[in-house]
Amino acid sequence: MRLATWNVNSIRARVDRIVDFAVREHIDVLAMQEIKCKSEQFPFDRFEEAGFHVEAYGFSQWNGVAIASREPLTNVRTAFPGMPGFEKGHNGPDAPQEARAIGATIGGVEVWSLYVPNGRSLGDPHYFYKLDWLSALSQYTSDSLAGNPDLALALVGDFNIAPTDADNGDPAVVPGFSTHVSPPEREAFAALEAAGLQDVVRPLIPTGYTYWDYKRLKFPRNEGMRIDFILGSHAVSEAVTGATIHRNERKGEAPSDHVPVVVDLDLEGPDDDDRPMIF
DNA sequence: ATGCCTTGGTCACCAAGA
Repeated sequence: MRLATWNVNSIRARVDRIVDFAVREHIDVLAMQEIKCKSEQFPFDRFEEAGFHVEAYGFSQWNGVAIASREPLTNVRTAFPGMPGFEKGHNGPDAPQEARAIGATIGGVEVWSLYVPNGRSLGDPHYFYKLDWLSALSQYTSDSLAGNPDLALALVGDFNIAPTDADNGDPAVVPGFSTHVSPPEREAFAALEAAGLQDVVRPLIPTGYTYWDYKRLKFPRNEGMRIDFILGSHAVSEAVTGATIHRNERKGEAPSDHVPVVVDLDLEGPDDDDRPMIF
């Protein structure tokens, strides 16, 4: 299985290049974030013509997530248990949930396309919402893996955290003043790893960014950030055979400000047992 | 430590992104 994640920054503004990429790169599962449309506005036809099933979840011009897959998606969910909401500057258990998570089981893998809240600024209600949201995600991860340690679980998407200083190449993002690099955010990312997940791209691609701001020639200057990740449980991480960060997708006409991150998985399954042994 | 881009909605600006 070739699994990809991409914050597309509006699916309708660039559906051509996204479908072209998925076909050209033989993507089996494409998790998308920031589709920026309602579910019913998603260009399903374009993906279906190219041989994909799609589940999309959005209800305004903000946020929105989707998964396109060559194989059918089962057990589709539009929030993980305990996922907090946010509304008009306050968070809490009473606030409505946003369209930031969609999960499905595909080829034996539980895949979640996640758009972690931005945080806006240190101390903003949105910042505490971000930390609460990540805490609930860690809890869901540890609960799931406690129930089934062999579960193939992949949390992929835009985590809006640069886990190390080397992941922040943007001088406008200043430790002590900016979100994405604060200790509590980095601790929230570490908590996901402590819950049983591994960044499966990092061992193969130790450095490099996945996002460059549109403003001020950030891409030509290579002042980007690594904030998009593929986190996998043990069953996923041991199946990884390759990874690519498609930096070229930041070039050309009307790019997203993020690029796709891709892993190849050689998963154990019933098909393997049925396959004849040939030497 | 921000104005700069880019998108979408609503009606010439504004919110939001990170």
